[in-house]
Amino acid sequence: MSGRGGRARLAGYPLAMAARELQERIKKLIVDGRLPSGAPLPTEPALMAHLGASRNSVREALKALQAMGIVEIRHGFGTYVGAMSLAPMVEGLAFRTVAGHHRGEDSLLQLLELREALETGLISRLAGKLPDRDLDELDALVARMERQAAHGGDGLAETDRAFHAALYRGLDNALLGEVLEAFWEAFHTVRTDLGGAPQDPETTCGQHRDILDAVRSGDSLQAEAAIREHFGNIRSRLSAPRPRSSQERHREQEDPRTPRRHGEPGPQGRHHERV
Amino acid sequence: MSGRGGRARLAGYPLAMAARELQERIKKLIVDGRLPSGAPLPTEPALMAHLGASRNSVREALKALQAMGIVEIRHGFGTYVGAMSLAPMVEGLAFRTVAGHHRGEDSLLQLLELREALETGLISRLAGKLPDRDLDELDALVARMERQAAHGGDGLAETDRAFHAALYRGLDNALLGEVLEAFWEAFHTVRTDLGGAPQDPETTCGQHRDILDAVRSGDSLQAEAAIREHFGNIRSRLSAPRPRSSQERHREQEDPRTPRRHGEPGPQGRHHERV
DNA sequence: CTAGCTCAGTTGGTTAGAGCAGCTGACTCT
DNA sequence: AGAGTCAGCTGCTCTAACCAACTGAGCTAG
Repeated sequence: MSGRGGRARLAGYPLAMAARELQERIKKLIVDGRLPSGAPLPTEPALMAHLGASRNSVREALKALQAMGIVEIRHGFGTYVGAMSLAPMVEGLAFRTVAGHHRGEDSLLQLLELREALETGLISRLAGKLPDRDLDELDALVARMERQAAHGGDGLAETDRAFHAALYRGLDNALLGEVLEAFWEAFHTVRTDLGGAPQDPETTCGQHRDILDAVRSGDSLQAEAAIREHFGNIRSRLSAPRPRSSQERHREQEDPRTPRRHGEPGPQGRHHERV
Repeated sequence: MSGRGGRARLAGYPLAMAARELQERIKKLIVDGRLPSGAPLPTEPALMAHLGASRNSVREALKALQAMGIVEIRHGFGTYVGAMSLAPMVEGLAFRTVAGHHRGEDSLLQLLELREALETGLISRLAGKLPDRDLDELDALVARMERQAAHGGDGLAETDRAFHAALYRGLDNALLGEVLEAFWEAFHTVRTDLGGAPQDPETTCGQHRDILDAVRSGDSLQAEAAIREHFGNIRSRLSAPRPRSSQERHREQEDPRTPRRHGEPGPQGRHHERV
């Protein structure tokens, strides 16, 4: 008589306490309490009592919230309000892009175009409006980049990211900066995972300097052109080493929106199950 | 002697089988199998056998993947590769914005600025390049919008969203379209949740028509101006009913990165726990 | 013979209790 | 006083049962 699965509850709650609802209630806890990032959440037993759900359900809800970055869990320490960074978005985007790429889509190129659209749209409103302090920082970053390029290219990617991050800091919009960095990171992650050809360090350095010069001079058209040139460079290196022809996409479809049930494997069905 | 917690495993696997690793392995299953959206995944028992983990752990991993949109779970039916839509991003972004707003940040305004930056950056490359078919569709949408505005405004938001979606369809980049829609939805969700003043239907319709006219005429500068005007309108309605001054942000910090442990409540600690 | 219903069997959802593992702070021994 | 130990929190994993949603085969009524 161990796990009997009965429902001794506080009465008054619907018995079908969907997991979805648990998530919402925990989120409500955070919003209503105006809890800032890092604030402690109730322990699992406390949440069980408060939400009237079992340990397992509470944990599944927390796991989902953790995956969304809303909650942070530390083993042996406690549960806390998450940093709400866009890291989960990066992960989701990266996976989506990798999966799409492996299925023959040009998902990585689309991601690059997304970045290009955003940055070209933003650079014009920066031209000539950056304080000297930021310009000096960008100068230093380009210098470091050139130094790293000469010495084998170690840490070049990190400097590249720092450059783009510093560039758009002047917009005074934290969300904007985070989204840009998220897209950068997703792109970078996927490209390295896929073993794509890295950029030519020298060319890249030059383009970064061009961007900086244009922004400093205040010529917004030239700045936009410089950004576009930079992305064009990356794009060319991206589309070059692609073996599969672009016509061979969209295979293995077979009415994907009405999937068959388990136990009735389709053409490609359940061939993992046993492995 | 019911739950003994022993570890009868296939031997060869590390015993510390972190939940994180389970997620990675399931993701690998999808990528390596080149499974398209909607393809069936192994059942929970099958995953238990394949991954050598308990039902509970498998389910927690699946829950996390579900939260990221990588996996779709249907009660009584099976588990499938998710649509990889950006819906989870919408949810995360919306929550982040709501939470920020309740803490006194201008997060909603930042979200609006993000949309504005993206759309202004994109509209110029659309001007004069949309096929007649798309222009006709946009015409129809504006007409419907005007009709809805006259009849109380039911369904106006949906038409608004359709307009923006149709506008950027010509870019031939599915990701871009989805991101734009995701931002639109996050913004709309938060604004309605927060009970912000809705826009004036008449003005909004006029602005949409201005945008369409500018795009049709091919005048990219005018198109950009029209978009900016549109967002300016929304922005003004947003910042109007805000009681708190913008200087009073960044309170209640108190070193949020080294949170105290449970049982030692800080200034605002664990006041949910008992409720 | 067909339309509809019922029921067995599949799938995921939830609960329960026990033991495992990481971390901290107080207590104890040197 | 300093260092090691241990009790006690915390979250993590496992097992085992039952609950609920859904499908499809088979039966029944028309």
